[in-house]
Amino acid sequence: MKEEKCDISGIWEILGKRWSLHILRNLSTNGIVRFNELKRLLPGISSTVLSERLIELEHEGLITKKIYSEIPIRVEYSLTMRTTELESILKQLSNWVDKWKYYEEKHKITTDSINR
Amino acid sequence: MKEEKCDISGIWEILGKRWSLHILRNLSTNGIVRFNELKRLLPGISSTVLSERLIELEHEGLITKKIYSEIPIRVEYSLTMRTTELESILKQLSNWVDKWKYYEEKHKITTDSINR
DNA sequence: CCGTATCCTAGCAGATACTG
DNA sequence: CAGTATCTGCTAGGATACGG
Repeated sequence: MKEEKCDISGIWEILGKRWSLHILRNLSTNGIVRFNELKRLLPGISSTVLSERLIELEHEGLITKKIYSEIPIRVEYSLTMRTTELESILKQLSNWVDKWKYYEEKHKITTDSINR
Repeated sequence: MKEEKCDISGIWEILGKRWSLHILRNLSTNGIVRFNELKRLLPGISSTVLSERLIELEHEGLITKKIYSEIPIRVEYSLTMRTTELESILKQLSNWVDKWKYYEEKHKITTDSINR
């Protein structure tokens, strides 16, 4: 267990970490998402790191974890109310990326290297 | 080597990398910045990685590199025109983080209650 | 001043096993 | 299902020193 993080004020550090942005973006897009669902949405992430990031994000108050004690158990993650503004920003970022990619497509000569 | 985009298309991959967001944010805030200046603005980053990121960002067309063959040499980095919209988004993100931190300060009474 | 080359540690994936 | 624990192996990244 490592609990030592003391430099930059949390958020920027977390946003800078791998997967964080993608997790938030997915939660923003899909609303309420379960653990394995999220894992499927993020190709390449491991359970370990996904778990870590979710804990960090929850600890910072960016996301909410809701546990349903059913069988099998169900856990749902979602953004908190305080991240409403962030959602809008992520949405804009997402749109910007799409637009950017669109121009890339048009201006790129042979982009077949990009698999799909 | 891995020039094929296995996962997400270009930009998202880069934005997800460590330091990228911070670099862009700083360029957005400060306009034209030199290498070592940027390094000073990003406590903890190494020359190696800063150099890598700058190359990636330039390659994707997000930033511009301008070299002045003086002695000593001078290199200036800045955002491109195409990132104007992104600037606005980064600005919002920055504001959001500041606001968030402000509330954190006020509400952070017993942070350690969660630690460990 | 602006980087790159080198070395070495931390982070992370992937597989597997186990718990609640 | 939703994790945690462990181990292997690889890659990202920090520190430093040197060359352009």
